[in-house]
Amino acid sequence: MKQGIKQQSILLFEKKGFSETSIQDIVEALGVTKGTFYYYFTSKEQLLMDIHLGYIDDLLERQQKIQQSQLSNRKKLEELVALLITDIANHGPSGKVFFREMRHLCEENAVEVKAKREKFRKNLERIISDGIAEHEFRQGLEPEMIAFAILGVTNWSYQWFNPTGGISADRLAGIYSDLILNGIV
Amino acid sequence: MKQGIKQQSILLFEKKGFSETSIQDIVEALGVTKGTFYYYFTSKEQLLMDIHLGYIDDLLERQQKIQQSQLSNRKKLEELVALLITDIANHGPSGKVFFREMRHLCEENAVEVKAKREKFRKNLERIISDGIAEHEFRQGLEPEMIAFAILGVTNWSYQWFNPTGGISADRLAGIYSDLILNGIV
DNA sequence: AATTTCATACTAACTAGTTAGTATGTTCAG
DNA sequence: CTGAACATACTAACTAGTTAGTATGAAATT
Repeated sequence: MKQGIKQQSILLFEKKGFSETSIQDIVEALGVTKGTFYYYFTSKEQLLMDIHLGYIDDLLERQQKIQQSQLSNRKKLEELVALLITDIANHGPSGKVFFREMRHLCEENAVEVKAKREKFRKNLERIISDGIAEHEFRQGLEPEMIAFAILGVTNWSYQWFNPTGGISADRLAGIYSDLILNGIV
Repeated sequence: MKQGIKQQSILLFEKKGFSETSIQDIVEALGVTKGTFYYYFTSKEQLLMDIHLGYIDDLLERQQKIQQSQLSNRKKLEELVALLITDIANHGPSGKVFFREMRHLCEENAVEVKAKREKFRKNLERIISDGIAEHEFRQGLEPEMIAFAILGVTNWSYQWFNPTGGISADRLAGIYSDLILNGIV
């Protein structure tokens, strides 16, 4: 039942937003009562934290596998872009909640999640700066700004990309990797 | 007073979110009462719509000026990126509200705003496809996907870019234009 | 085998507080 | 003296969270 509440909440939070979804809404969708909710979660915010950690911890773990591989920095970057894009197909609603509802976490939890987000970003930045040092990428780039740009491209996809639509996740990842590596000129 | 309410609302919506900001909060920050608010606005949602239109209409207008110029497509693209990035410095709070709180618009208003957002995106797409046709950009690109990518890079900046921080809006715009045009390899 | 004990997984009813919106009244400039 | 620009006081609906209690089944004891 705990997983059921969590899954249902993700769907409702995605559709209506965190504040606009009452605990009543969640439990009614499952045919249980509020007591059930508070049997498994101590607060609405703890549930949100649970969703956040489930998302970012999984991403960090998969990022680490790429980082520890023996691939070139260029290939690592491509893999990372593919990881982020294909994740939309697999955990789209989770991701949307993650990107939109962080402000509803309490200070303490927000700090923890922010730290993990930054860790992910710094790991990406590392691939860029390593790639520059090893002459896989151009000299003179600003790794931090490039990392932000890449995250912008991929994370923004959550706003519009529909994996069941005209283009597949793999193909989109390819297009994005090509753009980041080669530009449009 | 109407403008004052709007400006104050933007600041509060940015900091706390739309649902978390009560009309009481808004009027108290201005030292007036709820009667004043409902004299100028018929509902909280209408105020949000007002903020949305103020933002997107301004952007569309400035985009049109770029589009109607005699610049090359490459230069138009650079100007557009600069427009979006420098806008953060000038209308940051407005933009954040625009990107985050659209789901609180009623169906009818959401459709109107969405149409204008798409118009902006289609205009950008047009620059890309014109540039390809005129051999300023590479052949074989997917203009729609490139447009989404560019919007991702620029719009994501709202999440992290602090214009008073270590890097200026102009410089960031330059870095982004360079990345989009030339890639990192 | 029968019975007591105890934990799990809930429910129904409640509290205490907040919210958007409204109805009506007041002030004051032209 | 009229209407624009407010203020006051209110309501109906909704909210997160609490509490006391219960059905069920499994384990322990007799």
